[in-house]
Amino acid sequence: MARVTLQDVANAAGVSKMTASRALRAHSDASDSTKERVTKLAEEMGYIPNQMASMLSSKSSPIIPMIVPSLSNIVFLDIVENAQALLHEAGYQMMLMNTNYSAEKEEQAITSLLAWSPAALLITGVEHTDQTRLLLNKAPFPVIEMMDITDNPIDVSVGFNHYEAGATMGCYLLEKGYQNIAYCGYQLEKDRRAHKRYEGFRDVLVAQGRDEPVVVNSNSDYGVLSEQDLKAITQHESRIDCVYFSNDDLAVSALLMCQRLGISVPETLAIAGFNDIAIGRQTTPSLTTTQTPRGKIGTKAAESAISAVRGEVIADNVIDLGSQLLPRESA
Amino acid sequence: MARVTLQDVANAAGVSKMTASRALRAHSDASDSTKERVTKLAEEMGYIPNQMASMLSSKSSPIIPMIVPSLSNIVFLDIVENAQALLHEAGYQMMLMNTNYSAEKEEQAITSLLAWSPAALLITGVEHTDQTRLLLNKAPFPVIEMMDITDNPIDVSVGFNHYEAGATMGCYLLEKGYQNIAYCGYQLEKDRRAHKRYEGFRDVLVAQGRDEPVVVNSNSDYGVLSEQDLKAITQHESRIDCVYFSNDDLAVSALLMCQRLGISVPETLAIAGFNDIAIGRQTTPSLTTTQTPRGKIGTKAAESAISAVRGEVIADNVIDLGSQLLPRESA
DNA sequence: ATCGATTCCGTTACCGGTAACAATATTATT
DNA sequence: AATAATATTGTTACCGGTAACGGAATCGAT
Repeated sequence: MARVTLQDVANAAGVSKMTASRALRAHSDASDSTKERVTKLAEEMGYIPNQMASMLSSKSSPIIPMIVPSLSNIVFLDIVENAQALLHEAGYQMMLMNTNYSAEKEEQAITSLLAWSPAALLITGVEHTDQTRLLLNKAPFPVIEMMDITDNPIDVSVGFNHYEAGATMGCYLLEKGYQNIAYCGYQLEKDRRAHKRYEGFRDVLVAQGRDEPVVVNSNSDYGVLSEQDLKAITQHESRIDCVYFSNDDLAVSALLMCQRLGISVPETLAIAGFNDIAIGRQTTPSLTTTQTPRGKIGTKAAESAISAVRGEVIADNVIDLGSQLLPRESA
Repeated sequence: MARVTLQDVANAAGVSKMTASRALRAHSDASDSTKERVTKLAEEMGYIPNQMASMLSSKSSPIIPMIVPSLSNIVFLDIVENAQALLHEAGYQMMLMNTNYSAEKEEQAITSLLAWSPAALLITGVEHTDQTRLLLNKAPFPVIEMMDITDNPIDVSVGFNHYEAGATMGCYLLEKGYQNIAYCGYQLEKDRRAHKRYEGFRDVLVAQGRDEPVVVNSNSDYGVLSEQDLKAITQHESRIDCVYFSNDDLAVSALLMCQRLGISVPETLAIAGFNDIAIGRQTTPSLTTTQTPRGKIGTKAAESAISAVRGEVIADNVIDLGSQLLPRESA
């Protein structure tokens, strides 16, 4: 039982293939009566258009891939979810690709992606290998860079300033009077944005005459601090009294571990995180962190992509959605 | 600057389009020398095959969509991540669709999906609308149902028995001596699997002569319990001394809220969850929960899909990966 | 009634690959 | 050397839609 094709529907309706095509796409030329008749018939016959044929012929596809560095991280989920909803509504189909924070995989993803003639591309971050940048610059579709911002986006970048976010937290923690603030993250060598936050943070400390902060790079699974990591902090010779974590998952994990080990937070060790995930609001003490506009990034990115595909002029190609320090109890 | 096509490469190599096609696909016929020459040229010329043309012509696509009911939930992430990795490695492209626990959206997703001639389909759950079931049964590709199991899968189901998981937890909590155990979930009317767990749980209680448990359906955002919800539990006339939550996010949220409100867990109120998310191991008290094989479900589902696509005979079309009660401190 | 503008529909050609079969080159066999 | 068998390449047709253009029908205005 071969699939019902457009020709079948056209035959049944007594019109040409082309007319049927126009009718189904609600094309302007095609009388209302024909539209109605063909549409009804198509439904009755169980006609399912063939995307491949359509794409091949029209030389355009409704595919918008999204490249994220991680899926373990709720942060990206929020972006995915919000972007997905909008894209789908506008008739686009998202294709999710995961790079695991590997530049090489990013390049691979983009290469394989080109075969799909995507309508646009949503990609995380603004730093790419030269080869990747080359590919993207000459790509025949709009490229939206998410999460971070840069003065020199490929097409559009939607995010916020990580250096600034790190610096703001640095100022806050200094102001609170902590003497020796460490930075702790996960895959810091790969996560460029976490590194930028570190830089902002560090520069503020150094500007105030402090030493460069101790950096602890957690090597456990994503989002879980190992006891070893915590020990590295609490037993550090420089007597650390505050830790700025590169994300809330780690921070919450640290907070809970301190609780269990009887280390009082923030008295003995103050803790600050980044992202403002839901659970951080519920811990005791609640988590001092930076709220990031990730849901909005997803939405804005999708909107930008859609309007760029439609050829609308992009007024602003650097969309800074800002971030906000949320002082709470843990620091 | 039009895209380089297969014909261009063929011309450059002095062979026919067909030979070039064969060479690039590492087809058995095509001499080694030709393969090498064509491949090299293709690379030099920046040839990118056109998926649409390829799919249209070969009447097959490397697309494997995955339908999940939610993306806010880490649980599905684990599945997505694991499945994604495997599928990608095998040369397939995952397309993620989110139904927000709506049967209607599921149906829509499937309909729109058919236009892509997918190679296989990974779908969450074993319950579908009649229309959906009809579509899937006559679909010309293998359908893998995930998370839950059923005696009567469309093609293959990979998951575990939720009724049993609920019952097991019920037994455990009874054994621990709790007198009045409530059930608390999120979107219980839509989440069939959470409901099945409830049924297993309830049946055990009732079989032991208890009343049907109090059910609290949280109406806050996913994963966060509202104070109202907790009040509904603690101030319930029937003096609830234990709550079985439909997932760990809620359970952890409840646990932290209790901590803040000075309600001692498990003495005053015992708490049990479901899924075994990382944070539940770190709270004090640590969370009693049920470990679910979600990563493995993703892997197995992908494996099943791949082998089914390859036409391999499926030995077992109901893959029960089980679940395991993890007694910890909170109950 | 005539004419131009509009509306609607059909014809033709193609998108860029691949399947199926035919043809040719190469090698092995007697 | 002749022939069969095998390896390699080419030819043709087609996948199922859509763009572009042209023609016929309808309509209002002069």
